[in-house]
Amino acid sequence: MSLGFFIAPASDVPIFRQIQQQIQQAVAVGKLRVGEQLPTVRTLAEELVINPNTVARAYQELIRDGVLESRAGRGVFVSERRQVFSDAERARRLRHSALQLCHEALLFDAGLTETRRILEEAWSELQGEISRRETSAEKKQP
Amino acid sequence: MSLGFFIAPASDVPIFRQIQQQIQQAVAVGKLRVGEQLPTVRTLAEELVINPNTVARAYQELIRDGVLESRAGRGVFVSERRQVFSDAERARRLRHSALQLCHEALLFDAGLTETRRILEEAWSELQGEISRRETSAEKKQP
Amino acid sequence: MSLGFFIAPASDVPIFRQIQQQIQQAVAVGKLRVGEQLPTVRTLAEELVINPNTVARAYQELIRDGVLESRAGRGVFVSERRQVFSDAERARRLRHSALQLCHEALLFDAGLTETRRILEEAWSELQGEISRRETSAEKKQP
Amino acid sequence: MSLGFFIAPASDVPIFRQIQQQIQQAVAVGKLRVGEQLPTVRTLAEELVINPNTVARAYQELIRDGVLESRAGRGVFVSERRQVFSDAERARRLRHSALQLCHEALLFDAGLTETRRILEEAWSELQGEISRRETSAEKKQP
DNA sequence: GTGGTCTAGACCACG
DNA sequence: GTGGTCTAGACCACC
Repeated sequence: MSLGFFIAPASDVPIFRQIQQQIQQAVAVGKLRVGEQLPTVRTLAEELVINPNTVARAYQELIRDGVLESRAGRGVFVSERRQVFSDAERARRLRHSALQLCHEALLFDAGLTETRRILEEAWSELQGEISRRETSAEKKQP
Repeated sequence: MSLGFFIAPASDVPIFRQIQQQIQQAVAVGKLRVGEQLPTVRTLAEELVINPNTVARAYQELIRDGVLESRAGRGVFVSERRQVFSDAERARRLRHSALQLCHEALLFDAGLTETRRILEEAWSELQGEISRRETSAEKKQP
Repeated sequence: MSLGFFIAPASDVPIFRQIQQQIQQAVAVGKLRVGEQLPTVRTLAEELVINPNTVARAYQELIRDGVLESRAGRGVFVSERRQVFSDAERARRLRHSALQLCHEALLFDAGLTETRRILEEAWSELQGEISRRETSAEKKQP
Repeated sequence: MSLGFFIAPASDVPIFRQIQQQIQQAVAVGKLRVGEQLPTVRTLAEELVINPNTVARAYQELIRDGVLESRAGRGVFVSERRQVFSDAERARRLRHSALQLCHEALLFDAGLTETRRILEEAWSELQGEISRRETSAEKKQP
């Protein structure tokens, strides 16, 4: 099974950080277990159709943070010293993103109803994109 | 009275954009009113302990967006609200902000229902702030 | 091939705006096509013997206007044409340019009839340039 | 009779230069004769509702250029060494302004018909403004 | 006094 | 290699 990573090249968040965050999250919820090996830089780079340097950069940061560890000649693995976001941090960050959207809506004279609709459309769009990618990934390695 | 701007120099978000967002939000919720003068470039730069050019850049962008206007030799003011962007551009920008929220939600394993709830809470919070401000303004000039 | 940009350092018009206008005009008449890459900031700065920041500023403004787009780590390109501004803003800007012409006409004691004639001549000149370019493009890719 | 100067504070051209150009033009076409006295800085500033420094600056530049001369304690007068724009310069500058408008029109997908209409509207607007000012000036000193 | 422009040069982010 | 950000400091334009 694919790890289901996805990247949004047009996002404000740099690609390497998107990857970093998703790996960290996957470790936190147990989708990636302690000691488990990650895809090689080149494999993941090909899967996401991005520059290998970008993947390497994400791994590097996670190694520095103690989430991953590199075993010479064998690859990159989930380290014992993994860390997760606290619930408070999670709530804080989601609230912050929501407020950003609300401010933009205010600026553009959009009401709650319209804003909610736009959110739902963005959500569907994103879900569609993800499932499309998973399908094409399954075709490659069924 | 100070506008209570603050910056986080270590943030991923560039300083000039932090200022820009805070001003835009202050205008959106009515903390800054149409015609009101902003602190001078030099004053705000001193207050935030940053380079005047950085403040100037933030002002510059807001002037281009039609939020502020510069009056030669006198300073920078909140401009009359007018629609600068086309409907397509407006939709593009709102969609972009919504996608940011969706990405954050996906990262934290929040479903659409929870995300929608968070949006609504943020919305109420903002509306509360706005009406509180309007009420206090009516008391001043009834 | 060089794009033939040139600047007049002694002009009242700021350098970055001279560059901006020349690029915008090059795009308008088809001298620069959608998707085409612009000279790098450093290259153009060297060619014009000015500071790279000044070139960057010109690019920056055109990106904000939706004329150019920056692709991270790769360079700056002519972007797909899209309508960024509202009808009101579009009218505002056209009116502004028209007023500039009227002021100049008034200054030189030209009447409306003569001014209109001058406008029509300039228009023909530009159209000629555009169609000449289109013709030569068809020859390349018939 | 008023000299019929007018200024457009919203123009790209600085106010002091607008005044400077109009005086120079008035001298060129004989509306102001050699040896004739100009309004005092304060008078003209009041008439145009602008800062006296701005008028002084315009006079200063014209004195430097030899168009005007200052006679200590008596005022500012049209000098013998006046100069005018050549016909070629006049045509060049009008054509340049017209081209600017055409480029803007191209960018905004406006046709010749629409552009001509916008020019005519701007023209009427300007004429209206001028006659309005003359009327109010006559009221003050009939 | 105000903001606007430009330079020089450093450092960072991204691919 | 690309562009993006920030600083320091100069000079100018305007009121």
